[in-house]
Amino acid sequence: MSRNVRRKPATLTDVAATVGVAPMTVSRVINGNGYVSEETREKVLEAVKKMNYRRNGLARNLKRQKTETVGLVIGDISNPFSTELANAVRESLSFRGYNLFICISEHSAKEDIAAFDSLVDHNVDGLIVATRSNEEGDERLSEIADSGVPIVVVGRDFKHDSVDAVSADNFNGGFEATQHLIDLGHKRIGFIGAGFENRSRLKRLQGYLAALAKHGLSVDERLITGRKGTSDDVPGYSTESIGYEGMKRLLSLPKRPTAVFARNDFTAVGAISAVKEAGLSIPQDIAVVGFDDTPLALHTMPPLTTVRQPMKIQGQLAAEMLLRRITGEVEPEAEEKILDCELIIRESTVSQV
Amino acid sequence: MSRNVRRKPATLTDVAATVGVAPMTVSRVINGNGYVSEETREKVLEAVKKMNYRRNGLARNLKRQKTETVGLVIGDISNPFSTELANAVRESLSFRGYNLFICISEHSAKEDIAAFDSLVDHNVDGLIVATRSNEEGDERLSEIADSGVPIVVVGRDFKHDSVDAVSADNFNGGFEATQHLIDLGHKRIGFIGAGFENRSRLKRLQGYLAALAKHGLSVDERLITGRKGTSDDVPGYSTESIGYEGMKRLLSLPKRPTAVFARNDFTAVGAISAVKEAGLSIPQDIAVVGFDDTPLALHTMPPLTTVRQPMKIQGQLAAEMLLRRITGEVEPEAEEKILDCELIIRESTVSQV
DNA sequence: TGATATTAAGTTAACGTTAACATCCTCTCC
DNA sequence: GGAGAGGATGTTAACGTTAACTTAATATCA
Repeated sequence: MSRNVRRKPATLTDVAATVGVAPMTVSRVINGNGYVSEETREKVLEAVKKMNYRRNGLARNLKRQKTETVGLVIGDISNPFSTELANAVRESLSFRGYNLFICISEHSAKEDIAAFDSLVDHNVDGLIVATRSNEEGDERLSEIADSGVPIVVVGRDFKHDSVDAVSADNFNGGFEATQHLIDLGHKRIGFIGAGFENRSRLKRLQGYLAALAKHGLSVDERLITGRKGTSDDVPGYSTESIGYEGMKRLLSLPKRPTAVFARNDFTAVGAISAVKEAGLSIPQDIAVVGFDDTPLALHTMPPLTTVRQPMKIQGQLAAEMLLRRITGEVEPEAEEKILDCELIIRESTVSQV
Repeated sequence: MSRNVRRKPATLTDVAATVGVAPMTVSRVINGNGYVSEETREKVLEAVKKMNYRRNGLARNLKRQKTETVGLVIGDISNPFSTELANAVRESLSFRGYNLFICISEHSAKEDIAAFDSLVDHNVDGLIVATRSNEEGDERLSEIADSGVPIVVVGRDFKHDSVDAVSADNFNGGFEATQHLIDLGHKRIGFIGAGFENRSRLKRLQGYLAALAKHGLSVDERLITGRKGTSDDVPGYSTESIGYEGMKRLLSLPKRPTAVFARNDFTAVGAISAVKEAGLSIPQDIAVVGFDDTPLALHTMPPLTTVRQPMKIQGQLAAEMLLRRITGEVEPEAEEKILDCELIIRESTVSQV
């Protein structure tokens, strides 16, 4: 009907002027608090409808000094890890009346910072960060924490005296995965997804090394293989190619491993492809263990033995800890929660009877 | 060091007072515009650092009347469809300096509305909506569009004279998938994932029906099966169980189909499980086609023939169309773009030679 | 040498709300 | 019938910024 000119949206004051009342009266109608006569309320609501009035959240939140919104920053969104976390966080928050804004940062410091800033700029009441850590990003995060924004980090290194942390016990998960292979009699066990030089950062690799050590198995650095030449931090699905290449390299060794522990399920999937391509069978020739128990793990051939980390609980915990800080219920020292992982044994390590 | 009391954050005015200049001068330093002497700039920056000053985005955006932020509402976040879309949108936007806030709404009208409202409350400059449509949600979306917020919908019905739409050609995709099966000689072809009664809403089902019609094959309603008793709109992964149950139902028919077209890849995966469980082989006994070409499709046994829809392009287009509306470059009639799908033939329909 | 830029500030008035307080009117109830 | 309670408004002053304008000092040039 009416020409759709992009007119300026009506404000609360406009509505008030139209109805012939004070802005405050309109505000009371909109927010449903304070005394307003039925007659006035109706007139106001009518005008609101007619004028397509929508309240301006910026002004509102500016005045109220809170947004009831939490920001979540995740890296690779296509990783089931992230999506399960996001869902759990959202659910816990919505239960308490908080909204969730999610920002994606594809594993670059620049984008991390952009995401942090844009969320903080919108005055989110708190921040949950689940990206991989990097120096510049962490620096900005520290500043934000310093400025008083409540923060919880998930599955990620970060030290700050007012920032809580939640993570899975990646060390122990890696340990158990490796132990499982050792228990099956394997002596030459490879690790795919990161080079030996990353051992200080990567808990799963540390767990692997610890399990070998505990059982008196020597560490063969040639059996630990990541992507050569570059950083090992790449988005989820693309680690599949790392797994594939890594496995090829392991298979070409003079004495190849009889089992491999892959850094995550995607890597494991890539490794499986390489094994099949070489005409070898799983688990008879090579046993494979993954990590994360993504939906993929059920559908590989054979189904993948993997380590499940409790994403849902991590999300819930993160949300709860953050809300506690936001509402100021407690003002404790930074807290760190580490949650147990669970080994899920499937046919990529043990043939079905 | 200092007790970490949650003090009120410093404002621009606080900084100005500390340095002994006007607030405007501090603003100029922060935003890097206007003239400021090197000496003053340094003093201000020093104070900014010392006081942990962060600008208040609410106030800033309120004054500037824009946020350079776009909101994206998606349903099931664990669906690769959504995540690919989100990534493409984010990339296109960040290229133009816009931020992206993502809200998840798990397929409920209440959550749709909550997501729309929370984004609009934060005065996003525009909205991209990719949830399944529902009556109440659409009503609110109309109101928001009426109030002048630029909106683009993706892969979803919605009619409004200022709302653009992008989608894949689901009808044609469904048609080609079915045609492919017909070309292979199949005459009894099932559809899994929605009941016959949903045909008016579901383009993929319409394509299936059209292909049958074109080749003179009769429609057997018993071969079209969804989840019984409930709505067919469920989150991605859980359609796996629908596929499983649906296939079981089809297999128990007196005269079972020789091929099925599943509404999406998850449904197809469930169907495959049921076929295997029945001791039948794919594609010899039953051929299976999916839809979406999710990463899963490559890893099923056998790999899944499926229809790929160009998610990345849909995301890019949506972002571009929205930005055009936001910047007011054009104020056209609502535009609708429908993008071609591509049939990807794998071994779930054609045995490898 | 005056006229005109340029640089470096400061001042004012919003942006659209709402908390806090003030005002006035109408009932109750002892 | 006067005190007190409650209902229905209005007024004022922020929330923290910045656009637009003003002022004033210094530099530049014909």
